[in-house]
Amino acid sequence: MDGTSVTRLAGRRLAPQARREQIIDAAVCYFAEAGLSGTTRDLAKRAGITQALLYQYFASKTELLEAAFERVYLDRMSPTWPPLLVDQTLPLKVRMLRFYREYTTAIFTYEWMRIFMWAGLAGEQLNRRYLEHVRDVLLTPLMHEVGKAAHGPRRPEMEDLWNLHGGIVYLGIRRHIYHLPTPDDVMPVVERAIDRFLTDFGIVS
Amino acid sequence: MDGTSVTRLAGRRLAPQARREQIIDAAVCYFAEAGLSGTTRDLAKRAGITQALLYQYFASKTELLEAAFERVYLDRMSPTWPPLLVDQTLPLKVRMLRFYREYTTAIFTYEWMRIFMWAGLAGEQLNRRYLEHVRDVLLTPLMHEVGKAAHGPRRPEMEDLWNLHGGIVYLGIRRHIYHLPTPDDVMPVVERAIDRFLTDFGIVS
DNA sequence: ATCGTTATTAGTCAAATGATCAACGAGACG
DNA sequence: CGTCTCGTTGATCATTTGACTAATAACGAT
Repeated sequence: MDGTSVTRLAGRRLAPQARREQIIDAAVCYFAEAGLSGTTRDLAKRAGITQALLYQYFASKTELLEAAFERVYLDRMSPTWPPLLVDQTLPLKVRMLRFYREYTTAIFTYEWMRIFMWAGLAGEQLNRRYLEHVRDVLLTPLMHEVGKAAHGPRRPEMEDLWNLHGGIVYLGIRRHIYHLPTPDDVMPVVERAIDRFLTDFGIVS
Repeated sequence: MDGTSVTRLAGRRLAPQARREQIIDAAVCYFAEAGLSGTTRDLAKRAGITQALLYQYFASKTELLEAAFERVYLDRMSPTWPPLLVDQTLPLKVRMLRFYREYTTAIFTYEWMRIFMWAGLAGEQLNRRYLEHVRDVLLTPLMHEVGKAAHGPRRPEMEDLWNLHGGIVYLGIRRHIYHLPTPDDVMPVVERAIDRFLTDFGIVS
């Protein structure tokens, strides 16, 4: 159960910055499992430190949670994705495949999936902002790209993009939240979903 | 905020069965919002009764939660769906459209969506069993129906069905968990998703 | 090795929370 | 109107939980 790193870091006197990092790591792991209403005592126990020490580094549980959020959310949205999606030198399907490979790799983790869902249920505004960002910076440009490449009268609407996106994200939900078996490699499923999507708008792959 | 029925039922002496029903209703509503770690005191306050009264009808908070689960899960899975999906007298698209209209009507509620997700995160086995039921009784037969109707070499796999299903369910997640705007009527989106799905397997609609 | 700094801990407090119980009072019945 | 039944309540207990503080001890500097 205890990671070796935890065992090594526990008890020992540590440089403040290192200790702070260790606490945040443990918090991410713990709150992902127990939810945002998890207790500071259980978190401390898992981190191999005393509960009081948490308050040496964070003024309140809320502040600790925010640090955990930042750790989980940060760098999970690559700045290379928007330019990739509109890169006219690559076929649209290749762009989408490459994007969703990186995207699922980034977010299909136990920690991200569960903390994101806990936070969503708790009404955290961070989630809304994150998804609005996904919509504005990723899905909307992608919709325009699909529209440009489309042969025939039909043009994709925003909801069609959400449908594609949701079908893919649901894989992570099944795996990390419902603990149901899912393919080890999601890309074949994702590729077929993208194929269906593009084919339907008259885009040959 | 307070429903009139709550106001009328509060305080007054009530028949045990009626009171029990009222408590379960309030519990479903409350736990959907606050999560399974919501407090009995807040629940009692919302129900307009005292916290002690809860324990007149339920031996423990766990028992109360189970009653709320039962209320939410029960009758949300219609026995007419399995026969509908294999009804050879109807075109496959009509069956799927009719099924997903009823299915989304049944589960796209604030209470169901959120309690289901809270329970999933909390590790409740009920969710796994529910989704395994969905897989075995709805999606697997549907996969065979699509396979039978498919023209061309490609046959749908289980993951293709999950992808379709997930894309649709994600609408409810966006609406009730992330509180993002969604279409009032989901059926147009659902129909386009089903069209994409069937078209890709060579099934004309 | 000794000292001084400070990371760390044991102990504690107040509020919150699940659970219990004696006492109250609304409603049915004669 | 009087009385009995039982649904309901206020008070209370034991435990949990976020937060605080004084005492301890680990590590670097000399």
